Amino acid sequence: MESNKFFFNPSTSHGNMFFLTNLNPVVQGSMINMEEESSKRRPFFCSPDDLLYDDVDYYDDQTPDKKRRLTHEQVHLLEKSFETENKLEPERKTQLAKKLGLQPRQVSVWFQNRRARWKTKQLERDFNLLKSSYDQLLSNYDSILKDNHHLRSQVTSLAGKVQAKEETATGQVPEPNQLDPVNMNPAIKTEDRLSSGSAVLDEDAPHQLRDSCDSYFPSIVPIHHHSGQDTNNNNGCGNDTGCFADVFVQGESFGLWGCWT
DNA sequence: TTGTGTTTTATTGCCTCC
DNA sequence: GGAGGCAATAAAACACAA
Repeated sequence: MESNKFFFNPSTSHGNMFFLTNLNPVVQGSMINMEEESSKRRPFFCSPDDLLYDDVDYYDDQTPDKKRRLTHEQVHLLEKSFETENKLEPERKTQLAKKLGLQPRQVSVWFQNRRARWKTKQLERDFNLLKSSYDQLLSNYDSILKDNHHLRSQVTSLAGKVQAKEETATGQVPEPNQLDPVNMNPAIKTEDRLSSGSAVLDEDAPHQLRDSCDSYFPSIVPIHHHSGQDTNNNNGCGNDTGCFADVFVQGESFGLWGCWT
């Protein structure tokens, strides 16, 4: 960029910058002046007292063709003003500029840049929020997937037992597809297959079922206590699938709550 | 002291609104 | 069409490690 950027540029679309954007009337500094000036550099972080003491000197000694930072006092006031309203109406701009001893253009530029910084930060915050929500959903999804797998293997195992029981009862060798739990004997109702009221479930593998289910879904323990005729009993879950559904709904809801709170 | 990365101030060009 | 906002960018000022 050209060295005269602090002077009025007629080509600019914001033609309200008529003269030096910085106030200092001290005129062009030589290379020597610039070197002297660099030795006067104010540390970026210093106490407010230091600033109050040396701000004037700092500003008076700077050459006008150099970009210079606002004092902490100025920034503090601008920040306070930004807090109350992040947009700048013309009247407030003029007032602030007067109060701070800056060009109105400088004030509006500061607000512009401040809004940009705020937006960047906000995007960062939003990103982190979304990321943690995503992570939580992912972990919920994984655990549901595990549960699903576990329940499927239980169904397979229990179906095998039912099949064996039928075999011994009828003395028949089952068709090959009857061994497939998915294509089990259609004569057996779904409720009967899953019902814990079955003697097979209660006597042959009660421990296995109880243990495994307790560890995964403590909330559906009643499933093991109701009999076949309680299938529609409201004291239990109403029905077995209802119990499972509740658990899944719970799991999902938890994920969503965790997501947005 | 110097090289490098970050922050701040300022410009430019485009867009929208009145 | 002018004013003001925003995104992209330049460049000075500053921090900090080597």
